[in-house]
Amino acid sequence: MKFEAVTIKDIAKALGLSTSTVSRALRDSYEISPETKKKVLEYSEKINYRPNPIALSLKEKRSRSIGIIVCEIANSFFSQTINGIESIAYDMGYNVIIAQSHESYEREVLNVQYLASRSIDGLLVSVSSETKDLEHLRNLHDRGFPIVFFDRVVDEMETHKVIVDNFKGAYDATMHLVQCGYRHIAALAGSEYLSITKERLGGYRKALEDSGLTYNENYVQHCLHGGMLYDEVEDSLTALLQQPQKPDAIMASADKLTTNCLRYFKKRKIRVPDDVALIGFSNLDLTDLLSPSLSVVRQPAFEMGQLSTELLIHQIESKRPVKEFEQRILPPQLFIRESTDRTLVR
Amino acid sequence: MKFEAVTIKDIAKALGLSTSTVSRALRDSYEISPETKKKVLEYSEKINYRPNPIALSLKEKRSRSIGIIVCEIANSFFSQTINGIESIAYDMGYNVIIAQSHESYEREVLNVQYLASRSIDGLLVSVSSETKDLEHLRNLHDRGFPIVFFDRVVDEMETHKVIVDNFKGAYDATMHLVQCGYRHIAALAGSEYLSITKERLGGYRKALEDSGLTYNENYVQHCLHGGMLYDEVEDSLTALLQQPQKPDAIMASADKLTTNCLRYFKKRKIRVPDDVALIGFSNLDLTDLLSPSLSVVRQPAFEMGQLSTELLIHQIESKRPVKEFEQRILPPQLFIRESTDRTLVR
DNA sequence: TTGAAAGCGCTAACAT
DNA sequence: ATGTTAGCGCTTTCAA
Repeated sequence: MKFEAVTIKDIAKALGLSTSTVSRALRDSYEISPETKKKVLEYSEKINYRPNPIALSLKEKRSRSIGIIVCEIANSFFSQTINGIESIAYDMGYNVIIAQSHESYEREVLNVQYLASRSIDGLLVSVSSETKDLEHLRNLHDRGFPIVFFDRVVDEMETHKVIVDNFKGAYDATMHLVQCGYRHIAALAGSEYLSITKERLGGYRKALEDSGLTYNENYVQHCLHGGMLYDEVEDSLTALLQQPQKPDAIMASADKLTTNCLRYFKKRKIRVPDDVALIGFSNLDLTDLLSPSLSVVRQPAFEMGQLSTELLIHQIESKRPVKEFEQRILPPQLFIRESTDRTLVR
Repeated sequence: MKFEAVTIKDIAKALGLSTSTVSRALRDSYEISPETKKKVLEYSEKINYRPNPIALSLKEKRSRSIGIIVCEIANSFFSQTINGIESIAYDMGYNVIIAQSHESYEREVLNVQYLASRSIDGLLVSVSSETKDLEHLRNLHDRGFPIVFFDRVVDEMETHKVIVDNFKGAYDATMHLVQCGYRHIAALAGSEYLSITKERLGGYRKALEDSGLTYNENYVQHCLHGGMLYDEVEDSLTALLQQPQKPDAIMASADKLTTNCLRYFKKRKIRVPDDVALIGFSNLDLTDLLSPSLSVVRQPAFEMGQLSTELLIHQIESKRPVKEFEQRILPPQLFIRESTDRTLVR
């Protein structure tokens, strides 16, 4: 069952005018007489005429929609980012089409192809954990297709990028642990391929060095799926806790890593922070209600979404090829709670 | 900067054929000779030709995209539902365009109009807390536009609907409280306008009656924004706790209501379940990590999304007007944890 | 087996 | 001030 909408032709026929006159009247062209305009406007109001955006798209060779690719929308950071993206996109008259990679490289490639073939005008991307090869994106980018990376960016491509200061976030978190007296600080990190992982581990390492603590490779564990699967977190933590010198604190570098850590500790009846302290990157707005409440590094997700979208739409609407790309770095925020600070525990 | 794609015309020119021959060759028409087909296929493969979906849409008068309107994607129930929706939609070759009402009637109306004017083929709707007037939807529906309601449905419109058995969910939750020995059970509910609110309160009331407890109007509080605003939850709980006979248990009927309840209790140092027990509807996958861990009624969100989408696309693709509408009711699931069961508390 | 032409809804250059 | 026409990319009669 198709849904037949009113067209400009219907209006023209009804009023005994040509379609171009109607078209011009609707766009308030100076060439059209006030009376005709009035007639047209009133009639199209009456029959609730809406221009067909598909016809417009075909004509203008643009769809006024942008694509988003993220690993998972059921992740606070990304759902907040998407809120930011939508707030700007809708203001600027763009639709947003969301696709999820579920941390799979293959699904990311399929989604990119799918979206690109659905004539979107630009793409906002946060790559999957598995992504090493960037051909699927570079291909588009080389042909002048607007792409903006956010959060999980890639060095190999010259485009706009919006990230948080991951180095600082991890540095501050680790420093906080040091200041609380922890000396054997391990890191639970996401996929090695991701920019955010490298940056966060960089901050972690620097904080240790600045504190006169030795960086120990065995204290760093990676989870390819960023903690999405409980099992990978379990394996990593088990490995960490089997070290000759057990860690007394953990810095987890992603949302799901952090919460799955807590789940692991709870299962094993490992007390936090008494047996081991925990701080992690997280944008959950329930971290204060967890048991224990979680110390976290929080990213300005909404703002990141807004900023990325502004950059993208700006590029889409630019008259000539954009050659100068910006990298915007936003500040993370540290929240100290019970999971690292004994004095806060009830 | 526009992104110029390859068209059928380019192929035709390059191979010295007409566009119609190319078109037919690409769709493997029986009229085209094997050699021509081969040539066309190979060349279009080589230059990476993709048909322009906008041109197709204009021709076919359908866009192969569907719209979703929910209050908030940063809500576990809805993000899980959207996952279900997308999984089916993508399989069936449809794009999904998401819009959020943020529980505002006005934004819901604007979004419906926006989406409808963007030539989507159908709409999946879960109405906002504020929605009483349905003109914006009825208008479309009357003109034969496919709409499927899920979760928050409306009686006044004859369409496909997918819901959970809210009555049973609330009944079971309340019964569980009774069995745990609570006798003064209050209900914290969402907007009075919502179907889910009425159904859940119905189950609550019936459970009380079946247990020989009296239903007390003063034990029921409504939050217009479904707990999205902490303040409304605070006001409602304060009112409940000021009753002559303080409630000893609370049944919260929505995700944010439940977690904001917990936040309130935590702030006021009210012990759960010792001072007051708490059970609520929630699809968070962290309820086991909260303090105390939360007893919840969980909805099969993913399945609801899948089912709604199947019904919608089925209606979209149906050759003749659909007159028979289905109402699918899925079972909720009860999870008992510390917030209602003292024996589970460590 | 292939090509020419019309049409989907709309706009804009080109008449009148 | 209004109408005619062509064209955006594609499919599909109709002709050859």
